[in-house]
Amino acid sequence: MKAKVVHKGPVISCAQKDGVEMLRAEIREEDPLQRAAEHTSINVIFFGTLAKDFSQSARQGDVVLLTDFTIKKSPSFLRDRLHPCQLEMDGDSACVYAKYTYVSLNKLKPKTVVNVYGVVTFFKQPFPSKGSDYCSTLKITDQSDVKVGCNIFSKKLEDHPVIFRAGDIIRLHRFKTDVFRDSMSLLNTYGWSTVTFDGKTDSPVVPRTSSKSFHFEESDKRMVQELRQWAANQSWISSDLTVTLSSVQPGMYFDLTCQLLAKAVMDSRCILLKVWDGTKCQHPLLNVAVASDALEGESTVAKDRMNLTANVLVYDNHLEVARDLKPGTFLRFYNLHAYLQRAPDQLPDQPDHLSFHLHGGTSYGRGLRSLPAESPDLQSLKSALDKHVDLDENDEVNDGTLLEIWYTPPEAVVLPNDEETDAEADTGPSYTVRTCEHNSQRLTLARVKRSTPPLSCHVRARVKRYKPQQLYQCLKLFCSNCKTMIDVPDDSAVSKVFRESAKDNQPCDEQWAATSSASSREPGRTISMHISRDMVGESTHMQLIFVEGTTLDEICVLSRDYKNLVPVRSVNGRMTLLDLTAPFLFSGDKRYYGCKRCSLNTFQNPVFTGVETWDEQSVAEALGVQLMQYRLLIQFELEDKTDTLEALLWENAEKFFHVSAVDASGSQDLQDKIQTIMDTIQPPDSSLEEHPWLDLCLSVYAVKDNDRNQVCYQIANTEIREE
DNA sequence: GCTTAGGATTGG
Repeated sequence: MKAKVVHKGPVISCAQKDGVEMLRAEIREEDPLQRAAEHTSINVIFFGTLAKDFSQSARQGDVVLLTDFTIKKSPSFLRDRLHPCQLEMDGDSACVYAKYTYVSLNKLKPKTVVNVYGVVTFFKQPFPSKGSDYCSTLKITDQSDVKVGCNIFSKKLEDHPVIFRAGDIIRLHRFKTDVFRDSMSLLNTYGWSTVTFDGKTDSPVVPRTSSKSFHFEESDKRMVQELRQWAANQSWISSDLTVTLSSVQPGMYFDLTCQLLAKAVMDSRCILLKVWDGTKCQHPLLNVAVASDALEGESTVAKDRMNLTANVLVYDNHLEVARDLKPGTFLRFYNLHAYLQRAPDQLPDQPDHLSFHLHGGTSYGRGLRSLPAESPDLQSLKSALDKHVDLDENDEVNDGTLLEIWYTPPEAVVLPNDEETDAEADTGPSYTVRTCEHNSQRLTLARVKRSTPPLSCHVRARVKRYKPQQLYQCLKLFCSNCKTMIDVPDDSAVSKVFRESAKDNQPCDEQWAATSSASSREPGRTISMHISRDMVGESTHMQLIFVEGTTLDEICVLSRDYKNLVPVRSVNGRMTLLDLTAPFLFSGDKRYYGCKRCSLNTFQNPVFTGVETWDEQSVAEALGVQLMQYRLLIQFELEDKTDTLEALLWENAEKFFHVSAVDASGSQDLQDKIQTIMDTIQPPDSSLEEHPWLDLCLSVYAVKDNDRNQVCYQIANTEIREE
């Protein structure tokens, strides 16, 4: 039997049936043709759990289907004149179905209770009303193309419809119609419920509701699919383009689907949400500095550096939702406002940064909500995030990795194409001058840190500190073959090698050499000098002399008078180079070292012909020694108003100081010059404000270190300004 | 079993 519920009584206890619960309802024939007939209403008695269920779920006005009832004589017929019979719903097989009929939105009559289906064209997340409840405001439409406003009031947030975006489909049960401003509107009324569905035609029809019980059957699925199909051909829904961080433009109000990385309470009216969607913003993103102990969630430093982190300031009424979000949650902002903002510490000629504000109020549906991780809307977001799995925050620079950079010379610097920007020339005084020809953008250090290598850029910064503080340690020996870098051995180590070699030394006797010997002051130690017989009579005569049995001091004295001195020792009468801890060549003020790893030591049969002028390179070649180069290496801790940054002075060091490393190795004057420059850049016992500004060209590049990319900064194309 | 809101940008 199909009929409308016209009356529903309370659940009472039946004394005649051992106190079992029962409920009386009156139902009436729905068919209009039957209405004129007699006895179109009849009583139904529900027993047991059926009574309770009916009481809870059925409402006056509902259409219900009853099956497997028993027809009994009505004991109240004489009194109510309703029907001589009544229907009794009892036992396992009796069943009652609610029969929902859905009204097209253009057929709504005022002041009626209806069920409708619609596509959501506008919605606001629930907000506190001025009364006692939260209010959801939405607008829906259907195939009739009529738009109907709808308000839903409920104290419980979880009872409100779960709408993720315009285009979602919603089913409303038991909503009361009324006229407002010449249009029909809907308001939830007793026993109301809502169910929503994703609006995409190809996604599965999965009802979203928090209702304890709701009816959902094949006919519902059909309704949803028909509405989806219709909506797909409507321009207002198909124009719904998704905005990502990579496509957002200044001034936009837009919806952002993203993942929460970290959050911090700024004040009583503002929460900062650090989010990302895996896409890189075209504009530099504003970073909002927060003390790390005030931040809940992971550090975003690596993502900041790659311009992946959006800092969203969430205000006022949205705090209630934002407060409860946990880092890692997927969420969507509605009507998020992006605009360019000047960072408080930003230099004048820098581009403005993109900031994000979820302003107070609910205009235009402004708000935010978390999205379930399995939401079909998250598929593209998740695949974008997956592309950054290597972005482990453990990559953050720490002291250990800094040390490694310090002792491991970086690989060749990759200079990218110049950024086509038109930065203004610097006006303030700088102790340095850039010599590069490119016109790269000038960036703050904070911005440099967020950039993605490789990159060439300009910065203006002061040197806060530098390493090594003992400047003589900045002079290094570098093997261009195996990239080994070592400190220049100190005199005590070198002099020890000489003493060991001179001990119990018998002059060596080589066929290729002419030798002269003399006794030293110490008994038993003979000093010998050898010249290649090949060279005798040539112009190179006396250019290259092999010295045996001297101390370090003695060979230094000798080197005042002879151009190239190679210290040697005798092993079983054969001439051999000293341990390569010692220089293999003394040349005037300079000492040259060989690489222990790469030197072949072909000294056994040296060839000394065909050389016009002997220098360290030709000597090294003749002896089978891999010559090590002198290099300068200093690490600057740069600072500007935005950040600090450790930058190496390495490839460009000699140009920077206008000093050659090898010359400095033998010249106190040049070493003093470097010291003077450093004392100007970073005056001893001075505050940072007293340090001069430096205009610097910076190379940002990645170095593979234990299979991990380490970002390095090197000062390039920059020189000291010498008056 | 009343009332709430009834779309329409903050101004940080």
